[in-house]
Amino acid sequence: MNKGEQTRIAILEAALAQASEAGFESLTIGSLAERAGMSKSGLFAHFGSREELQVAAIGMAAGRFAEAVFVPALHHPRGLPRLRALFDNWLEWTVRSGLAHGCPMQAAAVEFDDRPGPVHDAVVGHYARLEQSIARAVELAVDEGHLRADLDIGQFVFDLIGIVFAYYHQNRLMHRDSATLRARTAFARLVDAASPAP
Amino acid sequence: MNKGEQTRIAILEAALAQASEAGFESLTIGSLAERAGMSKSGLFAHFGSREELQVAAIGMAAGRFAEAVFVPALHHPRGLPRLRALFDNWLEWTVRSGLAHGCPMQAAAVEFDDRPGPVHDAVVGHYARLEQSIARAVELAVDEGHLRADLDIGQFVFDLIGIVFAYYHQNRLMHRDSATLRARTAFARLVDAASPAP
DNA sequence: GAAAAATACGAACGATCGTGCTTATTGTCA
DNA sequence: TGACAATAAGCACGATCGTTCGTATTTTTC
Repeated sequence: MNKGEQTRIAILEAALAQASEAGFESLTIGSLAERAGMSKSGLFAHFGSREELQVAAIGMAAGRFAEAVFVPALHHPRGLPRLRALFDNWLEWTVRSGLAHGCPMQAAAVEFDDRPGPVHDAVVGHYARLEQSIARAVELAVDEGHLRADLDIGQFVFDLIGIVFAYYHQNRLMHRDSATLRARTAFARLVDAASPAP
Repeated sequence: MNKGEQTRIAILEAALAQASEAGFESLTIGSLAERAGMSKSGLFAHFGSREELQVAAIGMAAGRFAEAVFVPALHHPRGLPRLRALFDNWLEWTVRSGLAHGCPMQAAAVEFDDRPGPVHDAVVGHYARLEQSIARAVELAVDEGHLRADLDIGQFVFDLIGIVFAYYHQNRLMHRDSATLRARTAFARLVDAASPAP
C-alpha cells in the first residue's frame, strides 16, 4: 500500500473517533491534525477541502458499519437467525469498532438532515442502503417461513430502526443500564407479532 | 416587561431557529447577532458566555416543548385519550412551534451526549422530565383501565421513544411521506399489545 | 424633565478557522 | 544508487471565533 493511502486511513480513523465524541461539526482541520500528529497543511493535502474530508469520513464509517454489522451476520443462517445477528451487531457496533462515544453516522444524520450538500447525500445514501439491506434480511425470513407471509416489511424496518435509536438514546445520553434489556424485549415483541399464526 | 427581557427572548427565538436548522454547534455569537439584527457585543451582554446562551436556548426549547405537547394534552381526558394526544403533539411539535427544520433538543442530545457540562446536564434533565411525564400519563391510562394492570411502564416509554425517533429520522432525514402513517401504525400496535385482555 | 440605571454599540484582543502557496523531506522505481 | 514523484511541513492570508472594554444611547425611576 502507498504511504499516502495509509496515512489517509489513519487520518480518517482519527476523524471517526473525533466525530464519535463530539459530532461532525467538530471535525476541524487543526484539531484533527493535532490528533493525527501531523501538520494542518500536511493533513489538508489529502483532501481537497473540509467537506471532502467529511464525506470521506462518512464513507469510512459506512465501511466500518458494514464490517461490524453485516459481514458477521452473513455467517448465520438466513432468516430469523441472521436477522437476530443483524440486530445484535447493530446495537453493539460502535463499541466493537472502537467508537465508544456514539454512532458517528447518527451524529451526521442529525447535523446534516437539513443542510444540502455532499455530506447530506452521503448520509442519506448510507441509511437508504442500510434500510434496504435490513428489508432484504426480513424478506428472507419471510421466505424461510420464520415470519408471516403478509408482513408489512417497510413497517417492520421502521419499528426496528425505532428500537435501535431508542437504545442509543437511552444508553449513550441517559446512561440507562436497562437499555440493552429494553431493546431486546422490544425486538422479541416485534418478532413475535410478525411470526406466522400457529 | 423589561426591554432587556424581551430582546433576550427574541435572541433565544433566533437561536432556536438556528439550532433547528443546523444544530447547537452552529450557534455562534456572530451569526446569531446577524440573524437577530444586533451587534455581537450587544447580544453577548445578555449572556455571560456562549455556553450560557446554549443552556438558555435549551431551556427555551424545553418551554416550547411543554407548551406545544403537554399543555394541550391536558385538555383531553386522562388515560388513553390524553396519551394519544401526547403522542400526536410530540410528532408535530417542531412544525407547530415554527421549528420546521428538526427538533433542536434531539440535535443537542446527539451533540452533547458525551461532552460533560451544563448543556449536557440541561438536555439530560429535559429528557428525564419528559420520560417521567410520559410514564405518568401511561400510569393514568392503567389506572383508568385503558391499559393492562401488569404493564411494564418503563418498556412502554422506551417503545414510544423509539417510534418518535424513527419518525423524525424517516421524516426529516429521509423525507419519507410514509413516516406519519408508519408512526401511527406502530403506536396503534403498541397500545393494542398493552390493552387489557378481553 | 433630570438623574440614574440598563442596554446596545464599536473597536479591538488573541486564537483558531479553512485554504492557498513554496520548500523540504520522504518514498518509489528504473 | 539516482532520478523523479509523492508526501509532509512551514508560513501566511483573510475571515471568523468568543470575549473584553469604554462609550454612546436608550429606558426606567424619581
